[in-house]
Amino acid sequence: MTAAARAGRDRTPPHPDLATITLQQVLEALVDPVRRCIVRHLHSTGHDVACGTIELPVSKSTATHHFHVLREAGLIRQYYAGTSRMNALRLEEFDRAFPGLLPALLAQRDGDRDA
Amino acid sequence: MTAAARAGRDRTPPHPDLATITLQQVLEALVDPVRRCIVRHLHSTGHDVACGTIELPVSKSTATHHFHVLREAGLIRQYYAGTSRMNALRLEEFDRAFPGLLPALLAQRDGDRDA
DNA sequence: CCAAAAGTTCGACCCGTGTCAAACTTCGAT
DNA sequence: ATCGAAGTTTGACACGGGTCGAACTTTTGG
Repeated sequence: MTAAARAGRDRTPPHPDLATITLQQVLEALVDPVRRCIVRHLHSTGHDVACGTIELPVSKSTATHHFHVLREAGLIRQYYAGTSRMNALRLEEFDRAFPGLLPALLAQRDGDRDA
Repeated sequence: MTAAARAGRDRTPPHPDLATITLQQVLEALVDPVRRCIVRHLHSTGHDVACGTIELPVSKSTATHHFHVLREAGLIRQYYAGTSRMNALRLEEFDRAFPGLLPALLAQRDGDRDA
């Protein structure tokens, strides 16, 4: 039993109910190229993945920020495995709330050069 | 005689080829609630519509800006009819370039309260 | 027990973009 | 020939959001 478990400490961050997510929130989350990169990576490698294993062109603190935004927008689920924070795409759940949106985006080729 | 008259009086603004539009550009265009409001309005009323006939919570100059962004993102076509600038959704064209994206967005209910 | 690994939190900064008012342009009607 | 309607253009401004470094926390490994 870990110290955290003994202390009742829950390191699992809160996850919003997808019914409470607005389209505005989703678009604000997905408009950032770095965050789309994360979503794409999670989608291509079918399995969950730790934050650090995705190479991003930003610092660690910025990456944390992006994961936070994605989680708040209902796009990913996060949980701890040791010191690593794992990330999973909430694919079916999300598609039930916003049908067709994620497929349409993922199908699109997405050169990360900005506008 | 004005320069425009000498040039043949073409007040029609330039429209980008949809093949040159990036996903980034599209998302940046659609992340703004006012611009989504315009797109929705154009979609619900099947026919073309003048800028002024869409009631928006912004000034005229800001509205001009929004229409400009939508046009540059390949979402609308604009042409003059007298003093009125008409707007048409480039629906089929756009859906060929970004299949399913616009349908997925339009199908979504979109309370314009922000995140 | 100590140190390294993996993220998070906390300011701070800065650039983009949405906003408006004012002046201007173009067209249609009178 | 003039006036009003409809947009555009041009600055200017403000706020948000992406960015970073530094300090901190928690867990694992030696």
